[in-house]
Amino acid sequence: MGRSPCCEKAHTNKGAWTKEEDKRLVSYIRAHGEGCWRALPKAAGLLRCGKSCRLRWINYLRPDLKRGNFTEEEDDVIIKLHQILGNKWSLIAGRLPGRTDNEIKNYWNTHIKRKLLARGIDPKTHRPLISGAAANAPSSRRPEDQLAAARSSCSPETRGACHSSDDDDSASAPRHGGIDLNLSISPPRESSLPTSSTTVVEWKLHHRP
DNA sequence: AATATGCGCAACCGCTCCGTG
DNA sequence: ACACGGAGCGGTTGCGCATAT
Repeated sequence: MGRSPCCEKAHTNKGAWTKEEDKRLVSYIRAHGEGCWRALPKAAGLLRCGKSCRLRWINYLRPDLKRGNFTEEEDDVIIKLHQILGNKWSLIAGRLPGRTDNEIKNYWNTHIKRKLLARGIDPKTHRPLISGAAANAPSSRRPEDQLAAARSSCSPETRGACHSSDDDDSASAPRHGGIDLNLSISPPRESSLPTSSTTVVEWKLHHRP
């Protein structure tokens, strides 16, 4: 029993999208706009499940996507937002125009996690790793490695992000270049969201468009 | 030059949320 | 008030490419 499948798996393609499929999806959405994803594949003549179409559009085909490497500034923003929001990738993405939740999630898992660990910061809690842990964990790497890692992520312009999250920098200047980091966020539901004891951030989440 | 290993990204899966009847 | 269906989200997987041996 259980839930009915979101689509007829027997008649749907899986795996990488072909150029032809991309073309069909894009031209359909251009003509009709985003709408009922469940019905879209059939209407667009695609042998895909609606979910798959939605994902492909949002993460890859949307015209307003930025693509390309993340800047130090964006790194910084992601780290700060993650400190406040946790793994709410879609909310974080909402603050970074042209970036998608999937992209940010991947970037976090592949780059930023490591970056924080190299700085001796626990990527989950954003607190300094306790000395013991810091001693064995990734940061037990040779000091010169740590230094290199830290340097690579701490350009003079972005030094703001290069100290422990316990420092109360977010309260003083919550702005990073063009990206407004002034998180006046009103919690979606009650106050279940973590308010860092050290970060004075009043937050208001603008719901996504 | 061939093979092994690691990394990054795109895509899938399953759960939760939310709107509607 | 409840049940149902669709959309959205976060976690995870798998493939292809790059680098190391």
